[in-house]
Amino acid sequence: MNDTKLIDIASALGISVTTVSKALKGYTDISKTTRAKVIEMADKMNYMPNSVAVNLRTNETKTIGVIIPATVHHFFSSVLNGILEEAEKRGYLVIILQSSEKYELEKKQVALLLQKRVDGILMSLSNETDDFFHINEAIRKNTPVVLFDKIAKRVDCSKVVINDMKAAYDAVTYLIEKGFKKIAHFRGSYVPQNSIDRFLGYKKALEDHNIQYDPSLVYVCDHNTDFEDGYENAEKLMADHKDVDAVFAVTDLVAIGIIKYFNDKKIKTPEQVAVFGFSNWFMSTVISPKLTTIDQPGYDIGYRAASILIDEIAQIKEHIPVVHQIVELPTHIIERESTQRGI
Amino acid sequence: MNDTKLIDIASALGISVTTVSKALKGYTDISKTTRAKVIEMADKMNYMPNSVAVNLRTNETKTIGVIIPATVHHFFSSVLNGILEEAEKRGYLVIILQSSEKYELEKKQVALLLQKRVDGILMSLSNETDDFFHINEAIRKNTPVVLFDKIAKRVDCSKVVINDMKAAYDAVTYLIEKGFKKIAHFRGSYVPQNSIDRFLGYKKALEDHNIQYDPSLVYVCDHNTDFEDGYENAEKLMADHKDVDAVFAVTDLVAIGIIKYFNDKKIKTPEQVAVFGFSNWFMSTVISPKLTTIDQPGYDIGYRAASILIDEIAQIKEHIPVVHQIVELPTHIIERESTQRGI
DNA sequence: ATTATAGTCGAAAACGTTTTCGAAAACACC
DNA sequence: GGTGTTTTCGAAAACGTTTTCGACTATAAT
Repeated sequence: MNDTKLIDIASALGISVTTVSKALKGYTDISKTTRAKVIEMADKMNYMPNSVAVNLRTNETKTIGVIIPATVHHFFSSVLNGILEEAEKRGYLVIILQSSEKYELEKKQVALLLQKRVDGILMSLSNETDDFFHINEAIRKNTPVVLFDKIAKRVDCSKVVINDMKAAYDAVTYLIEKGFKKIAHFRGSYVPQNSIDRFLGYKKALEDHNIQYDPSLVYVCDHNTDFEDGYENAEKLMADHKDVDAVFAVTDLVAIGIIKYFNDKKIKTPEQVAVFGFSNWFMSTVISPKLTTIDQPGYDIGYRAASILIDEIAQIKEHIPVVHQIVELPTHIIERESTQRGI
Repeated sequence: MNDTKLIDIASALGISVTTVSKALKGYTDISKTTRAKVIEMADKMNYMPNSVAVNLRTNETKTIGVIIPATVHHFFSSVLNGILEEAEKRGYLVIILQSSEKYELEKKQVALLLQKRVDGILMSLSNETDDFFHINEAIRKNTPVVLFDKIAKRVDCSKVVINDMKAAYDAVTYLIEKGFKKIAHFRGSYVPQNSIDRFLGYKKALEDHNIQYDPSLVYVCDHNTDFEDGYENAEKLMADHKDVDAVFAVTDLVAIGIIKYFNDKKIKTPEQVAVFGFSNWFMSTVISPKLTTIDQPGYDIGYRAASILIDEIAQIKEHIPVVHQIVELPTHIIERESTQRGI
């Protein structure tokens, strides 16, 4: 209530607010003695600048906005963690919004953040998003945007991603080199680019190693809330192709569903069928056998994206022309039990 | 850049900013015709109010701050989810900060949020926090605070919690009634009240059912990053007490460590030793056998806390005296395989 | 015609800062 | 004592709104 402001310090000291402000901000045209007095009084009165007033005057809020499709998701939690740490380090606050995979909500939220005058926006696109007017609008207003994970290639801004296609390619190549011949793929839905890219990586790896691509070995797992999807499709797979010897899953979650089915039906993993996941979620070490998977560096993605965004904010402020970066973070294979060939 | 503001609309229409502002806010002393013209022009010029200016003038930011010890944690993700949804519904933005279990950071972050003039603060205390000056300072400044999960009883504000002691009591009682006789407890560290309360619930359940409490059956798991802790202590437990027939773990994570050890050593769960977890994390259905546990309603905690906070913000604004609530959310037992007695 | 009333509008102050610019005082130099 | 320089300070404008209060016009009532 009784918040002390500049004028309180000023009148307590019998000087002007201008002088108080300058003293606190270290202007050199204030004598050492008055500066000392001001600082002491500010301290005594427990002065804290009103950020809202500062923001209005300086036209910056030291705040960035983050829009993600979901928070309860191990990947996005780690991204968030990376963002929060980098923002803290650089003196920025972060406002979080979740679009829940809805385009309309995402659009509204971008507008909200612009009204709030955030200094920049970090976002991972919803699955529904297929026009980018709202993003371009932010950029046009000089509010830099950095896209991560689920990005749009056509938007002219910085991006932080992994190479889903290459990661999938590496995974399938690993399986092939391990000697697996008939490799199925449990893909994600047709919408997000990630699942398309992982599928393409799968296909290309087969072709590059002279294995005929067989569409009937590809199953779609498109409701990604639990592992039932993987479980049910594993059942179909074993009915269709008794001789399959490996599965590359679009996600650890579906991989776990597969393993659960195999465990229930006493189908030996990896002896009869190997399983390869994607993302390295925490639970991939909980399941038995432990899951071989691709490490998806959520924390790094978050902190790199935040770092680039804050850099761009600074550049815009200094009127330095900003050049957008496309950062592709490396992934690597985490080899565990689910793909280890006996002996 | 070329953000349109009230004065742009005003001069385009040859009227005053006052009239424009009033027209947009639905004041009744503006004629229908000019209101229509203003709205049309505002729309045409894509007007969006500058929140910072509005905030300064109205002295409210429609923003709440959240301080949690960690984000990458299934429980806090769900809490966050609840907070975000309720805040969205009520028209509030959310600033997230993580204290990383550090008292000094937590203190700094409260100060930051107060500077930012958030309308209220939601927080779960760090393990280090044992003085509450920073929280009381916020309350004194008329910024309501709602504590959740890790709370301080001595602070005079609303709180949203589960009854850890009762939940633990129920869990152990369930085990006793199932016929288990020698029940060990893997407790958390001595610091957070939650782990103390769960321990007390364990102890009281034993005593109320005439089972002698044996301190040597209690093991401390205090580095909660992975399940190694549970694994290692399970080894000790089986060396010390070959005839133990059940374990109540402070957390699903340590419960999973225990089960992993039992699986490795071919100790049958639940036939030889039953395992009971706490929190109902996602992975508790991934492990085999599936884990019996206590449902900790993270989403509900988050949305209730946010709801109460926003109510209090409104009450303070209307000068209605606010009466603090202590909400205790019910928990219940999720019975799965790890405690099912044979047949 | 006068007064009362309702309907419209705008000037100006306010929110709490930051920053420009000029002024006053103090000092130096000849 | 005049001129130039440095040091120290403060008045005032600005950021973009909201809201109070008074003013003006047009209509209604007497």
